[in-house]
Amino acid sequence: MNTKSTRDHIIDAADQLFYQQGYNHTSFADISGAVKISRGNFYHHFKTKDEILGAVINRRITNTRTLLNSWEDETHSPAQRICCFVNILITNQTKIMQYGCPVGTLATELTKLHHSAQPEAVKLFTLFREWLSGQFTQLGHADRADALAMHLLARSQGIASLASAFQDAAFVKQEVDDACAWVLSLSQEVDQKCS
Amino acid sequence: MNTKSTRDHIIDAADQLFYQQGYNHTSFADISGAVKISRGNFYHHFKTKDEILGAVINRRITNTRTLLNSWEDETHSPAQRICCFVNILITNQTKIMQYGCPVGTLATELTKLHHSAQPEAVKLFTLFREWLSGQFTQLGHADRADALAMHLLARSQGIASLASAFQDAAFVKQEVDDACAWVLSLSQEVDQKCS
DNA sequence: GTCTATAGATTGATAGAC
DNA sequence: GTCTATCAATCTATAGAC
Repeated sequence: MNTKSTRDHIIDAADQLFYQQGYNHTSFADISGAVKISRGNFYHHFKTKDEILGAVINRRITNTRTLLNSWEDETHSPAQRICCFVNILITNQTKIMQYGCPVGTLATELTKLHHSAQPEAVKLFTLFREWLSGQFTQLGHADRADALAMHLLARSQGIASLASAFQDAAFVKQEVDDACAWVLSLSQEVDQKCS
Repeated sequence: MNTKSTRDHIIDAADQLFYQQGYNHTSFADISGAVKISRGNFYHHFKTKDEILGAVINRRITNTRTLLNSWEDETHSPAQRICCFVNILITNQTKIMQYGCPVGTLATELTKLHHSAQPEAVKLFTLFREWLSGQFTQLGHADRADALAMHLLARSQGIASLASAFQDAAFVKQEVDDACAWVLSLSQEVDQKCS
């Protein structure tokens, strides 16, 4: 299946560059340079920069759905699944220390630019939010599942933010362990009530 | 004292615009337009955009030092002082929901741009980090004061990030209360050991 | 110190040949 | 589908008159 279309290559390159350099700072020349096509050809596939952004966000939404489903398939307990989420910070540590969280940094940038695609970018957050909320419900905290989801989402955002500012891998490890322990404590809380 | 120099006015305007629009997206025309001076006059005061950025960061560092000192003067217990820090999220809620945290968003942007002033921007984080670390030491947690400082810094960053993404004031209130309760629990932990 | 005028590069975007 | 050539706007930055 090495038949990726030029359009797909453009989205690939734009996805990476938007993450690494930011949306605003990435020019058509940057993207067409990375794909090794002319700027003219570029406009055959995407009329405006916003159009590429939309395609990139849609791709990220699809990829996120796939990721969440894979966690659903590979693990058995909700606590394990939530820890899968927290562990993205370890899995993607190198990139996160260089460029921050791809979801958070894009949303922040689009908010500042008053960009019309901001709500679309926030959908990526919502995907994680609703999924986490579902896991916390399964964990036995249906009454405050959404608040717990937002709390964990905020913690992971904070860890990513400081990780990229201070370039501190030990801090990430510490905070991830801390967050997983917190998830476990929420799980045991329910066990105690049942016993 | 209404004798603010043009230079000061430029730094004022740049400070606000860098926060609201981001550094990269703010042009000389934006700044000179806000100060109502010509672009030519502008260059009399600052030769390059990086020079303005340096001045803005220096001003923010000075302002942060003043803020931290005021907390030191106005409150009596370290737990109270730490809660002063957490409460910035309430005090500046409107702006944070619009533009995020001024410290975090600038550091993130400069990191992505590989900008030479990134370490200077991170100094703003370090100021809070060291101050918080000192407060946690006074609270009786000298052994892990820096880790606690980083933890709280990360939490506030995460809250600011999600606040601007979701525009959710109730979430900010909830998380701030949560964080203050956490600080209080750390304070009582020590009281119990002493009694 | 403030202004106008302008250079030189880069930007997003278009037209049209192959 | 891919290319070259080009436009109009905007950007950082400079020169020089007042």
